[in-house]
Amino acid sequence: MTSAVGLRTHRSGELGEANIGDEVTLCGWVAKRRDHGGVAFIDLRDASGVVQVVIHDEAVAHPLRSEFCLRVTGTVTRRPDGNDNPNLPTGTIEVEATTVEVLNEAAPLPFPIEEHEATQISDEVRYKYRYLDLRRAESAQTIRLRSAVNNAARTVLLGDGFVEVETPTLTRSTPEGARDFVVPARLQPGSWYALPQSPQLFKQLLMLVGLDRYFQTARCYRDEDFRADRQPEFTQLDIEMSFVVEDDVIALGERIVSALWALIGYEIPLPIGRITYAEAMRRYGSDKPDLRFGVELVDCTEYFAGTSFGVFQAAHVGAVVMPGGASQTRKVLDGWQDWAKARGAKGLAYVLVGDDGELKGPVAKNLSETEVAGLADHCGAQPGDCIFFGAGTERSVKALLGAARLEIGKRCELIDESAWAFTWVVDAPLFEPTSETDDVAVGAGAWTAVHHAFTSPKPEHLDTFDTDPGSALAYAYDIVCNGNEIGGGSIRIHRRDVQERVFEVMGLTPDEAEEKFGFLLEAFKYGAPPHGGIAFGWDRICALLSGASSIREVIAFPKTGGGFDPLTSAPAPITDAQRKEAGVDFVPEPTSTTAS
RNA sequence: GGUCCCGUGGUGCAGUUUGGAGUGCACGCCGGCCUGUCAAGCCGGAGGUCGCGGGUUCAAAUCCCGUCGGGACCGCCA
Repeated sequence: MTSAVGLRTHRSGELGEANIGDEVTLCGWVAKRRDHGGVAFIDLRDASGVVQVVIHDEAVAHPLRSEFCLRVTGTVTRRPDGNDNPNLPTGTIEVEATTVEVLNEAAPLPFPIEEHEATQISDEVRYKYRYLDLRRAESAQTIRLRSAVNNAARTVLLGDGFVEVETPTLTRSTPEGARDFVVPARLQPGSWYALPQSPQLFKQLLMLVGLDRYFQTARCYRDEDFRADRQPEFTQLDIEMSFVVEDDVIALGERIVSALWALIGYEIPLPIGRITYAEAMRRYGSDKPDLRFGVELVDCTEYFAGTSFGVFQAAHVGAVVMPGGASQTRKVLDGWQDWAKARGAKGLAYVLVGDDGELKGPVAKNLSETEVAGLADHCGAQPGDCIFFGAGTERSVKALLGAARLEIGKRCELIDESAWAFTWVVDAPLFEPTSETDDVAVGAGAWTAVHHAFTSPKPEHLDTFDTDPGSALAYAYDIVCNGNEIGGGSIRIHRRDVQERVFEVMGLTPDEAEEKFGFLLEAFKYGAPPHGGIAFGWDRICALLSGASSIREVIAFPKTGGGFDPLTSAPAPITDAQRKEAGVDFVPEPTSTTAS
């Protein structure tokens, strides 16, 4: 790899003892200046690393400041005895400067770039000056890793004959899913483009094209509230294949994921295990279980079937055991109640198992003798443990206890932070009731797709999914890593009649379906092949690989929680002229009132 | 839409519980000294409307209300 071009002959970090005696010209930034008055040392940083430059002319060295951009010519020399710096890859050599050219001065920095300790600069400041933040080796490394991640996936896919296709980012608003970002259409006032939430429909059309295998690093947009792992715009590695079954897509997914984790020196044991959605929910209370630790949920519905304790007279009662939890103070146990309330639960019932096996706590007093006698055994609790209970609908209990399980994992330090636990979650339900909450159901019999409307039912449910939507399973698969969903996909519906029946279950009339997906239904008329695919959450994967706590760290110019770009101050008002031209304020004729 | 935490010179913090003069620490910045440092060292200096608004009080960084910004979470995210 040649790195010597243009204004320089070498790059700082690539110099070594082999260069001793060479005259070199380097370009870079002043990472540190140590001026002894007579001799001064400059740590010169460029993309490749840092090398120490020695300047003996005080008049030259004195004006230099942090982050000045320099061009330095000098001779590479062995450092004097005893002056090696073992912390620096170039620590045995230095460059004796003969000329130092200041290419550009730098203003005093808004925050320290070169830090000696891990003092955390606030995200707000770092992202406002992201171009300075990314000068820091640690920050820059995540961006470089992301490039390597792209390259590794691309290598796998191109080697398999995949075709990379760019799909539109100005497209049509489609129902279902998240809120769209919309863009006014100047030439058709009152009409709007939508930014894609995913290239889903286009990639299916590409299968109709006969491309056979497609991929794209696709930017996606969803106008929902943000989180540490959610940005308004994000990236998916989007993949679709023709004439495949579930196992083919899963096999490809495993090869990609293996190639990615190989970048950080981890070999994923293949094949990655599979767990059904039902089993994941039953054992872990989650469709994206963190398998780095045990602690499984226990079903107590039968156990408390005849209980006289009102709280446990519920459709579903579950439990999860906190190892050693019996020693928690009353204050900590009260904290769990607040924790549960923050999640919309009434509280978190608990029973403490004493060292002598005796059950303690307010709940224990309400249980019958027989209930008390077998409870620890039923839940698998040992003396000294704490058993947490949830009671209510199965869905709410699983959600609460699943979250409690994760919290237990954290508090009891059961999670091996260096571990990687992958699993496929398969056989998710095809539909779920539109309103499966503890509230009164809104429209009875209304179903919505768990994945999306184009997911095929499993072959064995193809005939019955519309007569028995509740038990139909989807031909879908999610890949989960350490409790994070890092990818998901499905075998799609390729038959128009099946697609129409799915729309019907979802309550979409033929007219509505025609209006919203007419182009897709039309396309399905012309020999649509069986196909399926997967999309990986690229930001999340990069964050996992780089150990970042937020996907913001792996995005070059991220936004804050409010969707605000601290660097450009977007979004921002536009001028009246722009408003007029864009047709933003166009008021449609009141022809129909179908707003909903 | 909801819950919780945070906001103090350029940066990171302490000070807030129990009101008493903008008090302190580390880094950075400016000036000076210094020929082997690498978190260089030593001496001196500058820099603040304690996010903003209102209230309570003789007195508010501190207590109360509101608001803005940031962060975490719930709802939401096919």
